[in-house]
Amino acid sequence: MPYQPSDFPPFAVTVDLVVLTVREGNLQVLLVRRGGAPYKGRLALPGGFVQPDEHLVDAAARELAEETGLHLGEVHLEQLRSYGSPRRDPRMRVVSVAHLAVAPDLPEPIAGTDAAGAEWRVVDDVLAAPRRLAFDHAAILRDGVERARAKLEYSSLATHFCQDEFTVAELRRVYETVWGTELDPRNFHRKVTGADGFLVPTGRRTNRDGGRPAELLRTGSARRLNPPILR
Amino acid sequence: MPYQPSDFPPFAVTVDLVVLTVREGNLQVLLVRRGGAPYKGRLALPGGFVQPDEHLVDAAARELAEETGLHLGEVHLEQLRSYGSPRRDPRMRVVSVAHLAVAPDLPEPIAGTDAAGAEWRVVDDVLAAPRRLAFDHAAILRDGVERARAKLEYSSLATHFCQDEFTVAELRRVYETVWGTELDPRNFHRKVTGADGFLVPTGRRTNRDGGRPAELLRTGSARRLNPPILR
DNA sequence: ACAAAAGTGTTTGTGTTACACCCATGT
DNA sequence: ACATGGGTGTAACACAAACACTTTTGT
Repeated sequence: MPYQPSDFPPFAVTVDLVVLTVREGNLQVLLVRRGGAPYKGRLALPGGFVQPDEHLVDAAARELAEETGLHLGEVHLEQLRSYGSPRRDPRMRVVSVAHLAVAPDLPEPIAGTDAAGAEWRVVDDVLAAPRRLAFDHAAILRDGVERARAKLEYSSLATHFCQDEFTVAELRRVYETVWGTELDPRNFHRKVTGADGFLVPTGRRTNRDGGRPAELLRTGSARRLNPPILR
Repeated sequence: MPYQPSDFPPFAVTVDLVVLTVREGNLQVLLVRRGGAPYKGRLALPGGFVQPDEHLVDAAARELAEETGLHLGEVHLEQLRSYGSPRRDPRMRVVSVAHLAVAPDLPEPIAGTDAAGAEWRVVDDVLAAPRRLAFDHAAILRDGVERARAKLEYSSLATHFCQDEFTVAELRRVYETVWGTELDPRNFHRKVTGADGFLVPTGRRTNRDGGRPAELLRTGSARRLNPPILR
């Protein structure tokens, strides 16, 4: 069945974003309030149409910048998966290529931007009332959170929740918050500092957490953790 | 920025399939010979347009059946990821939602079907000359193989390379072939038979591999292996 | 001196590896 | 009897969990 370039079923293609951060001791997700139909007034994941000459990930980065003021370099961004049920949008056939973004707890990332409608929400609260989200966005959010939780184990994703320089304790609180578990600070310290290429010491220290000053670290070059950090 | 249902950039949406099997001691992939431009005469992944009312996974299953005669129930099928570079197809803007399929070594799955152009190829040979594949299909194949290799560790994916009933040794040869490593038969036996819910004994035995008859097994209900089978 | 958090050492248990050994069949 | 592959037992080792203990700061 050869392609028929001039005669194919036309689809709209969008990107949707699951933007996660750790704020106030919670895993939070960035949501926007919808201004028009359908699902007017409901919360939704940020997103929008892919432009005719745009790479998918560029479209995701553009929407992220437009709706939140966050730029690549500040955030981790990866493709999550695509959602294309025939009636997921009542107006037309839309395939959405969802992306997962992970951002550090920035001072005030949203206030001064175009779409001041964006707000951080606690993930557990949102998922407890999934029908309040527009479209199939609750399912997308679930998948994004699941991906993030899984990737903490075997990748350096957790460091993208932290500022540029961070302590072992701050990194541990990321794991504890995202997983919803408590971790032994002493064993955690040994594991993450022992994982080759995961963390690089800056040589400097901070006492911002109180008590004995802790070493300040940066993300290392390792993208894959071996052995993994276990829940 | 509200949607404009009547005015959006139109995309073609396709599904492409990475269909893997273990045949003749090799990991093999199903490819079709392209009959028309572009890339006429080149090998490509099977695939085609998503129809206006079709779920993405249904489109993948339909193309799989059309081009190979394989039906759901015989194969494992899951979404891989989407590929949408602006110029990946020279004729128009296409977003392809790639899927990964895993099939057992069926007697003659292809001969009697519509598209008799489908052929099994050794994955390592294909990836050694990636330019011979049409479009960005070499990259999609690489991603599919990588996904399959990773999922053997922590899921029951390997059993889908086997017939309905199989022995521990046959399952081990799947692991060895897909990973390209040798595994200790005795430790492997203990690990897979010990993994809870992974394998269920049928009570019957077979001597088709020679030597002492081996227990015939079926896939269990566990989808997630704990602890994982390590390379 | 005391509280608080960072970081190290040690014990104990569990899982993996390597390999010796026995089992059940065909020839 | 012997070859072939199936399957079990076991010792050595690596790693993770639990937790006692020392270090370094602020108050």
